[in-house]
Amino acid sequence: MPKAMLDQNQLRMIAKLFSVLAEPTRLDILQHLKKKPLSVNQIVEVAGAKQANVSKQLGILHDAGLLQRERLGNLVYYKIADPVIFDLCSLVCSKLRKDAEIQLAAFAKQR
Amino acid sequence: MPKAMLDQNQLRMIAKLFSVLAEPTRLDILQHLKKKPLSVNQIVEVAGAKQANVSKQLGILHDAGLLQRERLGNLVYYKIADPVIFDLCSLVCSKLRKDAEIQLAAFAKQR
DNA sequence: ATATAATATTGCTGAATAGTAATATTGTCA
DNA sequence: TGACAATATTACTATTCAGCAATATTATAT
Repeated sequence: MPKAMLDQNQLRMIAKLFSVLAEPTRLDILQHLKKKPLSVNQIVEVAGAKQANVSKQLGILHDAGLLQRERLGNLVYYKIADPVIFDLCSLVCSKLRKDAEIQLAAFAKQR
Repeated sequence: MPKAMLDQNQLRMIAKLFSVLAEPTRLDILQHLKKKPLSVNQIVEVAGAKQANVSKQLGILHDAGLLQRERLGNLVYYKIADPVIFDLCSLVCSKLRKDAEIQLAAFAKQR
């Protein structure tokens, strides 16, 4: 655990990683890949986005090191490279859920 | 723990939260607020950014529910509203550190 | 009241980027 | 070889937004 402050370079890297996770389409792709690897076409079908866009976002996720690519004949399969992203999303999800509960409780009390 | 898929709305909310964390200046502000609450001017001094920009970024962090605001006389103090963001940053940091170690090991072996 | 300090807001510019249509690339099969 | 399917790339548009200078607001103090 680092107690020291992060420098500008480290902050930029962290921000970059967060920014890759800051797009609904990419998050959707990630959650579909959580179960098992999928080909581009399969992702296009489940993610409800155009092929060009899916390919582009897969490239971004791959460049960020979040996805692994494997070519099998005519198909290209993508899979999660580092499951830590699910921990990240879990944290965010529980935070949002907790916030929503607080909102709800406040609203209920007020009536 | 939710096993169900997240819908478009939930994905948008998660992406929004990540996007707030996807800027080096905001991350820098957060890490400075980790120790104790600070006034805007104090943040301007430590964060090395213009006053207008700091104020703007503080507003964004506050609107996202990550910071609490308290006015004390002439000064406005900001403090962390939900420490979960540090868990998030810790996760990202250890991932990046791990990746860097792997890179280093690969490079060392290659020589 | 008026001056001054702290903070917020406004209007702007430049850079980044999601999504798209069209096209290019890569691999398979006949 | 040529046709076809899967994937990637290109060129473009529209949107978003960080950072800035200037100005507005809010509170203190004299």
